[in-house]
Amino acid sequence: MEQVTIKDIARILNISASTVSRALKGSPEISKATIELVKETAKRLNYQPNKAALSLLHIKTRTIGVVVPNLGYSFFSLALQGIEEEASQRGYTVIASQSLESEEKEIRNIIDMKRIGVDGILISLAQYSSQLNHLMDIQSQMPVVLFDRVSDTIRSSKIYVNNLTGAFSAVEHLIKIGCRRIAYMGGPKGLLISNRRRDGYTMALFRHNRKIDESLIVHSEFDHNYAVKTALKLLKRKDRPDGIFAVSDRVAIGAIAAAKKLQLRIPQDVAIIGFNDEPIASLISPSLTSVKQPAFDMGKMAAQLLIDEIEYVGKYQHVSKSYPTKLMIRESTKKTSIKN
Amino acid sequence: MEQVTIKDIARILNISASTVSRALKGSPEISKATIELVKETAKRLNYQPNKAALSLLHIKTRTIGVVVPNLGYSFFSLALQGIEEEASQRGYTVIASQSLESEEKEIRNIIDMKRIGVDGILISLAQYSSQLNHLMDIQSQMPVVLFDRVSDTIRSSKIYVNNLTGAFSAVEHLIKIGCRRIAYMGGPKGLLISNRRRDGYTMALFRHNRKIDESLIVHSEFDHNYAVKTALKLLKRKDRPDGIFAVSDRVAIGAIAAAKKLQLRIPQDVAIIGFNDEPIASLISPSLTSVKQPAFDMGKMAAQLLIDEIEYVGKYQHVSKSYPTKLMIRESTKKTSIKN
DNA sequence: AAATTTAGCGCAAACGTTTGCGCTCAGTTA
DNA sequence: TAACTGAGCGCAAACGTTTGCGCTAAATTT
Repeated sequence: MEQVTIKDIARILNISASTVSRALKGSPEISKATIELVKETAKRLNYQPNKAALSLLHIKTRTIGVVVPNLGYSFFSLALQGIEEEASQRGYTVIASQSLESEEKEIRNIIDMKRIGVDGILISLAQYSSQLNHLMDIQSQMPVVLFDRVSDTIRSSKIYVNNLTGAFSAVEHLIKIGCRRIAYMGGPKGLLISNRRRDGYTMALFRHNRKIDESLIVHSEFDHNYAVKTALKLLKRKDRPDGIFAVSDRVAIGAIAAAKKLQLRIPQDVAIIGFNDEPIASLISPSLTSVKQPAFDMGKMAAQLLIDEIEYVGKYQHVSKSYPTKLMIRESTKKTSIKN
Repeated sequence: MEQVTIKDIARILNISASTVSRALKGSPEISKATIELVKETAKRLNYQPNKAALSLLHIKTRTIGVVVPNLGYSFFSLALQGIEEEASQRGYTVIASQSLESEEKEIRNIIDMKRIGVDGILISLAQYSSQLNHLMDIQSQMPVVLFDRVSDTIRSSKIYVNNLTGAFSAVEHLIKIGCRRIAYMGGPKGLLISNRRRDGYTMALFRHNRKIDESLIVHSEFDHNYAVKTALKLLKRKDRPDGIFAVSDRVAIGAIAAAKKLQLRIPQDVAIIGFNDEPIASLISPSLTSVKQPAFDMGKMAAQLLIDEIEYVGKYQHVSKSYPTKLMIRESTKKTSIKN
């Protein structure tokens, strides 16, 4: 029931607590015999060092905190697995929390992590995180690494996906399969990744000498019904698009539902591409072409950078690393007339 | 950079640390004026109590640990949100971790939580957790509540869904819409929830005077391709089933894919029901009828029980609570001839 | 005015661990 | 034999906080 302490071991063996402490670490100052004895007794009593006491001494807890918008999104769930792999290999414990896209909860989570005593924090920002004071604040106390949902105003190591080229290749793919009017269904205005992907969209059209039709750039929420409604509006127009690049798979799936409702054939009448390559993308019908992000690798690398920074002595040099995306081509863009 | 401590405040105000401590709690022993002054200064300096120090004094950390198989499963993700709501309302912090179905990782997670200093643990067991010594062990040190993936050999409060009646109602629904040969696609052999659902399946057939055809009870893995293969085998038989009840939505979606491949119409040729009501269920086409579990409520209640037990003085009486499921009827079982 | 109360605060110990320093005693050297 | 060395261990302080007890001075009672 009660914790076994170093003092207990000391009392039993009739030696001092300091000797026990040193013996457990195999200090050369202690005789082999004592070391043996202490270690044996410790194991027998199932001694576990008290992390609170260690923490009081400013000793690292070998724990890192992770804050993401939603652990249910497969991207974050996968990234977390990457983080855990790296952390585990280097002897660190990971604790995760989700902000559910709320800045307030994000702040609370960070404070909690700090009080629990993590050595550093890995964070992907909530959708509407604007005041980044809490981040600056925590940064003065421990290393922080941003990933995926990063921010330009924060100086730290960053891991993110190359949204621009990812979007570019998606739109280019639509062009190659013969789409002539391509729409972009973005996320909420102001969301960084959404804007970056819009830039990629614009750039692809520009590079292929298409002119930009602003009316084909629309904003949606991530909510399914909202996405369906937005897509319906788009597809009901007389000059409806024959290709849609959506900011996320959820939105793309909304577009698919809208197209079906209007009896449009996918991809013959309208081709659709999503982003994230959620597992659902390959399961729905038609299966959804999507831009895949190396979530696991990104998580692993983010954890690597964070732990490096934690363990680094002296001035650490921040690192920014962007990852390439991969276009997963599926039925929603496979026009049979095109051999691809 | 450095933590602001009570001593800092004491030094600045030229009073003792004990006075600061008491003032912060609004103790009646301290004058109003001093209390004001201290609280003001604390706020100004952004004082945060050091959790490690509190922890050393055997004071509760107001933190609870959650261990689930996979945070990416929508059930656990939702349950976590319920847990967080309850915890937040009662002033608790939640830290989550996933076992990824590995007993070893589950044990590691529990040890980590203990050392971080949680007041109690909420756990849903990994798929193949067999040796439950680690659970008994931790139970001697702090309250533990099991949820969803519970175990009979552990004595603790438990929250779970009524798998048997959930399966029963699903199969009964298939019978009502006119299915004559109903198959059960289970999960890996030995998985408790899978077996419970099989019992519900059997019971429904029995109750409606159908005889049990053992060859219609098959086992699958949760992996999509595996599920498709298993379903194909089932549906290619000359006496193929006209109804399938699957242990999970993932497996059910595999069955849908298989049916489509064989050009079978859903639900006319074969009706399909899944379990869990993942978000994907309503998004695919045909949308999938599924047994919904009240994940959020279950999480909330589990947290409630755990916190009750943490805060209870004296002997706590364990509580077991099972939740009813709800059948979400969608296209995959909507035969047009049946008005339901 | 003397005695008693009480409001308001400080002292010090305790929680579990680490670590610099000092101590003891055996063995070695001169 | 006396002085020295070093192996092996203990003492005590420190980390931040709480809390029982004690202290001082002012306010109240006789």
